[in-house]
Amino acid sequence: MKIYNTLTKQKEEFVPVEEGKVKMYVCGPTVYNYIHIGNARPMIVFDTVRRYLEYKGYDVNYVSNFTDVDDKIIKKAMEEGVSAQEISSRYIAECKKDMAAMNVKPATTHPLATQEIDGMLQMIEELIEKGYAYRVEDGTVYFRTRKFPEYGKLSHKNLEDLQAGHRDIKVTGEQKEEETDFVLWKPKKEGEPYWDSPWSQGRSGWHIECSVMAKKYLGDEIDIHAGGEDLIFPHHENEIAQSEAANGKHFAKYWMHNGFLNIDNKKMSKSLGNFFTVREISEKYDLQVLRFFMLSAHYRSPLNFSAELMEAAKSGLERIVTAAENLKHLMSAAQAGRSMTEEEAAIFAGSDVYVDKFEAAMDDDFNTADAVSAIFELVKYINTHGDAGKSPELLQKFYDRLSSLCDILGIIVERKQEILDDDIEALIAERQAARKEKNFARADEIRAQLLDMGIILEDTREGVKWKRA
RNA sequence: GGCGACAUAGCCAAGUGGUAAGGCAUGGGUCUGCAACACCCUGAUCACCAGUUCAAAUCUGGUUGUCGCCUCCA
Repeated sequence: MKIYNTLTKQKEEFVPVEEGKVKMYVCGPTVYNYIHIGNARPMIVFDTVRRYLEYKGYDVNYVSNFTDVDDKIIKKAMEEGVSAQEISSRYIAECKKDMAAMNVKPATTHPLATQEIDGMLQMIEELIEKGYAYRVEDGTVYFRTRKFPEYGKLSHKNLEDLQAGHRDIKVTGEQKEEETDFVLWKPKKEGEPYWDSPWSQGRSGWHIECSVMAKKYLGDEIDIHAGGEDLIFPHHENEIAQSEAANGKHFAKYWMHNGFLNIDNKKMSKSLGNFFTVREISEKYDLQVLRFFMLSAHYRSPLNFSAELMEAAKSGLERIVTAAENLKHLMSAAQAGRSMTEEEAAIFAGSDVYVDKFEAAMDDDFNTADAVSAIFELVKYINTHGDAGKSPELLQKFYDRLSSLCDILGIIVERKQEILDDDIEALIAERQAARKEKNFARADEIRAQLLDMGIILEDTREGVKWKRA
């Protein structure tokens, strides 16, 4: 299995630090509002990475934080006249709902920044002792980037370039030694939440929290560290500097970054009015569609979001779900108990090639687009070979195969079974009776009526199927 | 200004040396009372130019275009 490593800019064979185990850290959202669909991409992508690693037999320890104290949270709290904690806990709960609807598994641990202040104080102290950090007069503590020679190794920049870039945007009043030095601890402003520390009453910088949480829950050396590509610099670069300076070990073996999600070919932003929350999308689509859409491209490529593309994704997903549903339908009508014939065993073996293709695609840096195409090929194979004359055993095996591949991608193939209202069942029965009498006008009338109620009927040789629109 | 990415059919998207996967949409057909589902058929020489090679979408150089990071935004 190969993973593209941002650190080395190439695909590398995946070898975990500890055999059979994977320690994985994914930077989570700052919770000041409902998550947007841009937040959703890393959640979906790295959840899929996790699922595939688990499929391969690894024991995955997956840690993803919530940043629950930050300027934006504080601002929102002041606007509403409530505490920052109330804001963050509210949106953490909402975020978890969205994650569940996207079929993103809960992390092994979801640490909160505000619960890890002690660890941060400790790491900052250690960095100061080792000369990697310094306090200035106002109580701010900065990381001394010049002291860490490898600074820039992840983003492939050097200090000179960075300083050149910084020159135009110099902020007055800062007392840093270098433009590139970044905040580890900052003093509170009036009305802000704060914690006591040896340097000032205040709160931690953003970068230090991830270093501390990764260390606490996964250890000094982890396998995979992941997040959006915008986090490469400065966030992840700074994490490396902090962790490696403090721990004296390589922080993460593999750095994975997902590409950005754009809206109608433009960067998503509130000012452009092209900003979507996951919650808004869920009003129009099952979030399975959003998940399927995101997996249709390679995770490192930029991905464009639009209504047309969501419609196309919906149709494509429908094709897969329909195939699974047809199998279920055939099984219920098939002669029970009969096992596979030799011929059927050969037919089933003919679908092995799609599993191989799927795994080869996923082994190659989680190429979900290719993996999805393998699923579509399997669907076509099943649609061609899984017909009414086949044994329940073969149909079941087809179903299990399709279902398990989809499950790796987090796609649920089983349509939610809802109980039909008595009225609806009665209408379907009446329509069947009308059809028997060749009263097609009445039959079509009932079908139209059901459609108005959101029920789509399909007549098959094995009886009537229905689904919700 | 510094660093970097990308450019494949109407749309989305794999493929990184040996004559272009898959999906959506379109058109034609089979099946079905009709519809839906499904199946069959239907489409690109890979931005442009030059070069390396027996052979390039795939390597090198250039041109054009789009985008990202350098601003605690995933």
